[in-house]
Amino acid sequence: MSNHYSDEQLRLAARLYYLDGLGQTEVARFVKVSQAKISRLLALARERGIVRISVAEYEPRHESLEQRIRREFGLRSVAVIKTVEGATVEDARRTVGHFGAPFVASLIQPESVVAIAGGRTMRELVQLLPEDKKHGLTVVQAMGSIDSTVGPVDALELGRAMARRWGGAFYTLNTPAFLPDRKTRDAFLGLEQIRSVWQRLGRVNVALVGIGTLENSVFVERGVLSADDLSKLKQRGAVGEVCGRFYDSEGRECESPWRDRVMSIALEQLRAVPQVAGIIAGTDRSTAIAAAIRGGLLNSLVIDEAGAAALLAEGVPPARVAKAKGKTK
Amino acid sequence: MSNHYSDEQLRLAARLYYLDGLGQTEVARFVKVSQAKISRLLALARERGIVRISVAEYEPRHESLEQRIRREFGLRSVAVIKTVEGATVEDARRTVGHFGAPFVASLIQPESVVAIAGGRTMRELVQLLPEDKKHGLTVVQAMGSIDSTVGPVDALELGRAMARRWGGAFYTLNTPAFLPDRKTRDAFLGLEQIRSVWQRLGRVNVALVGIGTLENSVFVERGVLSADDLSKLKQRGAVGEVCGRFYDSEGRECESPWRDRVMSIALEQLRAVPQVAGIIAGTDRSTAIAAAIRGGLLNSLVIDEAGAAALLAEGVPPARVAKAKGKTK
DNA sequence: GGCATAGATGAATATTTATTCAGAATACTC
DNA sequence: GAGTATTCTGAATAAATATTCATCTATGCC
Repeated sequence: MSNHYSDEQLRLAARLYYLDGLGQTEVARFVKVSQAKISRLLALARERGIVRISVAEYEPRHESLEQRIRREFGLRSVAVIKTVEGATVEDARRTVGHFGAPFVASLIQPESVVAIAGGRTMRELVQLLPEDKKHGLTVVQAMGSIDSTVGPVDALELGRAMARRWGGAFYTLNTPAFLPDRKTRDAFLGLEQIRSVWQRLGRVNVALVGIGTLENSVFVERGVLSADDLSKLKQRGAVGEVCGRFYDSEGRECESPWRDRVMSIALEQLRAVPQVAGIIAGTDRSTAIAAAIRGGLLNSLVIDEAGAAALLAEGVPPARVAKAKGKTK
Repeated sequence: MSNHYSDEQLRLAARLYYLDGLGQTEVARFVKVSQAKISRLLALARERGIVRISVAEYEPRHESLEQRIRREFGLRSVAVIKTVEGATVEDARRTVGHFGAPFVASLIQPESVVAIAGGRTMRELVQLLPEDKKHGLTVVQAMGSIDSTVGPVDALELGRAMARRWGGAFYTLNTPAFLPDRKTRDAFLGLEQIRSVWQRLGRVNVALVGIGTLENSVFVERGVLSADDLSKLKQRGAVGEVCGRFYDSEGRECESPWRDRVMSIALEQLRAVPQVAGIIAGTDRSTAIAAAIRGGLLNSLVIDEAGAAALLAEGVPPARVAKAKGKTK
């Protein structure tokens, strides 16, 4: 970055532009340089703090909803992100990502070991994580790759991005998320390289996960789970999914052949993680979220306003509340 | 001005734009309105003070030069306006106008009676006078119109502009600046309407004038003064001009037929004005300025840096300094 | 000195922002 | 409740700003 320009010159240009309301072309005539240079001078002036722009605080989070959810569901911490009138799920994802990022960043201390899953909201969020380095950070991929085309919403990609942004080490599972059968899965797990990463998932401080539903499954969408598989899972009581693992209304993993084909953090591992944050957008997941909380799979939540309202409307049977509370306290 | 938008919405848009660095189009997608509306929202947010832009102080005046000139020439107040490297006279005029305006405004109290002359630098300055109303202000045209085409640099136009800006009354002389002969001039002065305004010039608190030279005369340029007239004036010792009146190196009005044909504030009237500020740009007027000061025609100065330096280089004979000082103290 | 390297610069241009305009929505009057 | 005026809105467009690119300039380095 240049250091050739005098502060005097910068102050003059900045004053004429920001205070006196001249256009850059006028300022350029005034200072006898090109408009292009004025544009650069002004950028530098902002950078150097010669120009300060302050904006009245905007509170992106809905604190009263947060408090209600935290209490009623006995969660550790909750961020409810305000959304604008008439927002689509798409919009909600972007908003949750944007304003959820600082919150998530605050959950992660230096020296943390972070497990990260994939998902569209997660992607928006990871993109916007603040830049400051976290010393001694470790990022572990919480789930294999869904298919061979690694998309920008896969855990692999997001973990890499997070590690790069915060200057940490990234451990990749290097395996598909779903294997043909249990035997193959175990063979993979037998590989030193893969097992060591998987075991690392048992020593994680913070996990960032999404919550899936049966109705709107990314696995069906991407063709790794058939409609038939899905209906079988439903029969076994599945109401939600986290990291490719389906659970029932109590948050217990459903028995099914599917269960043994998944390569991702186990639900018991997840329960042992002190900080598990669900990064969620949309109103169609309330049942799945509530069940995950009940099962101790989740103790923090980042969610959009509408999703939060839906979750509260869903409600929790009083008995369960006590249980969940016991779990997290 | 509209009042329909919520502060919440404004803060959100402002934050996304100014703090988070999104473009207006991106903010528009976020907030689900058109980019046009974001542009309007942001303008409103700035207006309402939701967005505050502050710029490190730029000091447009050259204080050490000001002090030296004030002392050496015994002036009441001086503003030396900094100019950029390689500025033309044109540039200097604009700069003096821009940064001289607040200084000149500060010279003028409510209830003032201000006499104003024409000139290009004066024009730049008047354009940029701050907007606040001055109670009970009176503006008087200090000099008739140079020719029948009233240009934007004529006293008539500038006086009108000043009065409008500050909400004061404007008195126009309603006469040409130069009449064919003394008799005609006296006939004009005999008219009640004109005489009353001219007499008002004797009760002025503040006068704003330019200083002309013989070499670079706007009157020759506009064809009301012939080269012949000019050389006659030179023979009589003329070194400068103020409001169409030529004076010698002691600031005394030169005897010549020309003298009796001018319709403008008289030099005696000018000497009686407590605050006479010369609004000047350029380096070619030092002799004329120094003479005017010597003759008590000027006791304040607004000038560009180069002009100020030239004036100091010109110097003042010590004896004269004492005289000038006596005059203004 | 010659040569290389790293800015710095402004013209041209791409991109972004502000304004205009015409239609839609809302409030206001009778 | 119809008519009228006012405000609000986004699409199109005008205007302003940022970026690219080729050229120039200064400075180090042998």
